[in-house]
Amino acid sequence: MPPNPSRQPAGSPRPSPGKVDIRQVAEESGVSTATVSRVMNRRSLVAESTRLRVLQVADRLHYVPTASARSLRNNATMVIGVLVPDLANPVFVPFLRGVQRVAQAHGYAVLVVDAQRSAKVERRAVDVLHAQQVAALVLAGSPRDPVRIEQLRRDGLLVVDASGEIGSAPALVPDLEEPGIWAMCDALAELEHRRIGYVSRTRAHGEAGRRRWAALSSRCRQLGLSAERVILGSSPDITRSSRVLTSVIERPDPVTALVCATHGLAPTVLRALRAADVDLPGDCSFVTFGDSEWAAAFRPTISAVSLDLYSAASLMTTRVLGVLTGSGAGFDEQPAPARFLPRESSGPPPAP
Amino acid sequence: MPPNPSRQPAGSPRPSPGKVDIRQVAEESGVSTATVSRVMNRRSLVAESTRLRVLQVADRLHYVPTASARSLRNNATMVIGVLVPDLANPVFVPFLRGVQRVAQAHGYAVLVVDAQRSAKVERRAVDVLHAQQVAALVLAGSPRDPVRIEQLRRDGLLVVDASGEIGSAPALVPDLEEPGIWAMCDALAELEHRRIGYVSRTRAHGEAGRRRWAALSSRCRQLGLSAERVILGSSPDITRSSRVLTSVIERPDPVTALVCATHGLAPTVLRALRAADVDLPGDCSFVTFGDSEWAAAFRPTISAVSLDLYSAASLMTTRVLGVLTGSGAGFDEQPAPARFLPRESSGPPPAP
DNA sequence: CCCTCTCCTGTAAACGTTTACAGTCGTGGC
DNA sequence: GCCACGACTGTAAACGTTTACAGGAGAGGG
Repeated sequence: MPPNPSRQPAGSPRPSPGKVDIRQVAEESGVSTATVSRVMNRRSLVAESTRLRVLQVADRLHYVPTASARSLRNNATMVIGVLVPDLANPVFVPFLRGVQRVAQAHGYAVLVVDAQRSAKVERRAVDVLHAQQVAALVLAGSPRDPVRIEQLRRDGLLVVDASGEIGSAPALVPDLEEPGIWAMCDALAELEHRRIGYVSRTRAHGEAGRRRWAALSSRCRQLGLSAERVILGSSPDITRSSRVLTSVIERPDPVTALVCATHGLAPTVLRALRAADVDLPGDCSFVTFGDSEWAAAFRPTISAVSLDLYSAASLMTTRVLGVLTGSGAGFDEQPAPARFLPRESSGPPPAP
Repeated sequence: MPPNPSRQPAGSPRPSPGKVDIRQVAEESGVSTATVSRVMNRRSLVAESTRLRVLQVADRLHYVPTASARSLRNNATMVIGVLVPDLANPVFVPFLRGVQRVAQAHGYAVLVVDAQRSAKVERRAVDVLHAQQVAALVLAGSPRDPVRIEQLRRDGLLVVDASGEIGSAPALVPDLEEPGIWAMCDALAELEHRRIGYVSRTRAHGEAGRRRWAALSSRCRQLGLSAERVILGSSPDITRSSRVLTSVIERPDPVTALVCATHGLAPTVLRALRAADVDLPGDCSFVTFGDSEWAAAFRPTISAVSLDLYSAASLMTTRVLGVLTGSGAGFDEQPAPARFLPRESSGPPPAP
């Protein structure tokens, strides 16, 4: 069975025995299909008595209008697509949840596709979205292949970007994150750290990651701190990571605070530090992007720059739906910016 | 804007300027729409020269067949639905990912709906799934309202349950979980624990949860251990949880090992234990369902019953697609059963 | 009694595909 | 030279909705 993306729906034409269509409802309630349609869409006038009768019949037969027929006729679906760069990353859970909740509340369904960190997979995923004619596309992170998406945007697809806005308005997520980053840098400066290390697996990063590092390093510069990148490499080998980390911590002019670029990376770094017998925060402070119950339960408790992606996603989706339905945005409360949560893992640097 | 689920698609009829349809492709390449369709579906014979010409034109125009028209004609969509009981629970991430990967590889799109732990929301979500005419429905957990879903199943919808199989074949996830549970009980018995506590927020639980407790308690009985439930309550208050936990740990005939019913609950329990100054595993052993990087990074490292939901979901989806496409299952490797990962947090009980 | 106006309803044509059926056009066997 | 046959392609009818348009029925005013 070749995994061919543009195959047609049914292999075998499944019977779908129970499917009831608008005609049956019409017949059963002694009206025309037009009237039934009118009832279902509350759009134009229908006599109250007919309305009730039709509704009753529809309900009895479990009639649900077929989305594909509707979409075909109206050329617009009630589906919004979400493109997630990597579903394995739990960061996207609150995000997805946010999109879900507001979409669902407005009667929209959510089509989730996973790019699996691969440009190729992403392209195919985007094709699926295109074929499904999603009403709008929400990007949960920076796309690997922006060209393809730009194309759709030009073709009239409504796209909202996690780092940019709809169209070319100012960035959302990175802007939200900046206050948290500043607060963290300020706190570290206050504690008299001089060199801080920004730990990530690889040097590459999406647009959001790039801006994160930019915000961090520029704030550090302002404060007279030096910031450097610490690249762990993609090997899962803990001792290798340990070596990388100790090398920056134990050199003559050492890094005294480590900032972990993503929440998912934090446990790995913590294990590596433990393996190297680094005491937190005695030997080195530690901060991570993203918060979680585990970070709060850890010993020592882990300081974090926490961003509420749930409400960011809700906002993005609300905006998209606002455009879609023509109704002005609807919910314009700005989601809270990121905050710095100082906990036990960040403290004064070790005495030299 | 009333959040009405059965509203029709477009508020304002968006232009969708770039949309190219099969007729344009047909015209541009000097054939009929039928031929274009044949080319796109690789179904019946087309002269190689025409095929190439059409493909080239289609590609140049970025033609992608409209899913709704296809679905309407074939009455079958290329979409499979996933009903998640609660997206806030990260347990569903690997699950979703598994469904995604398999579905995507077969050209299917995935529609995710979240029941938000509410029967009402679930019903509306299921209606959406119904309207969207999903080709199959994958349940990521036990539904709150099985009746509604049974109805769809009877109406011909292909449904696969996380705890049951397609139709009424034997259970999948609980069966996978049992070996891990047994191993854990055995290990605790080996260490000479006599009473173990099964910690959850509430007494209620889905079918999978019920079977989890059943497996645990029956195994304990066989081994001569006593197992009891420890209900934390839904209050997020840590000190309250501490009190509940200490009361079972410090009484005359104490529980000496705590098993945490879900992975998401673990950090809370760990905090509560720490707040009560309970030493792990000195004063009490601790095991949780579900594994994560954080559990492995924790100090002490946390023992876990680990189930690979990713492959369970992959399998479920493969089976569903097997039925859908008529082709025999395709991938029949049984996913690995759950394993017990003993780590530092489980050790011998304290001397009486 | 006729006309107009309002309110409600029906008729029928789209929407973009797929596919059964009916060609058309060579080609090769007789 | 005819026929049959195969390979390829076109015609047109569906799929389940929505909606512009037109019509009918009653009410009220003249």
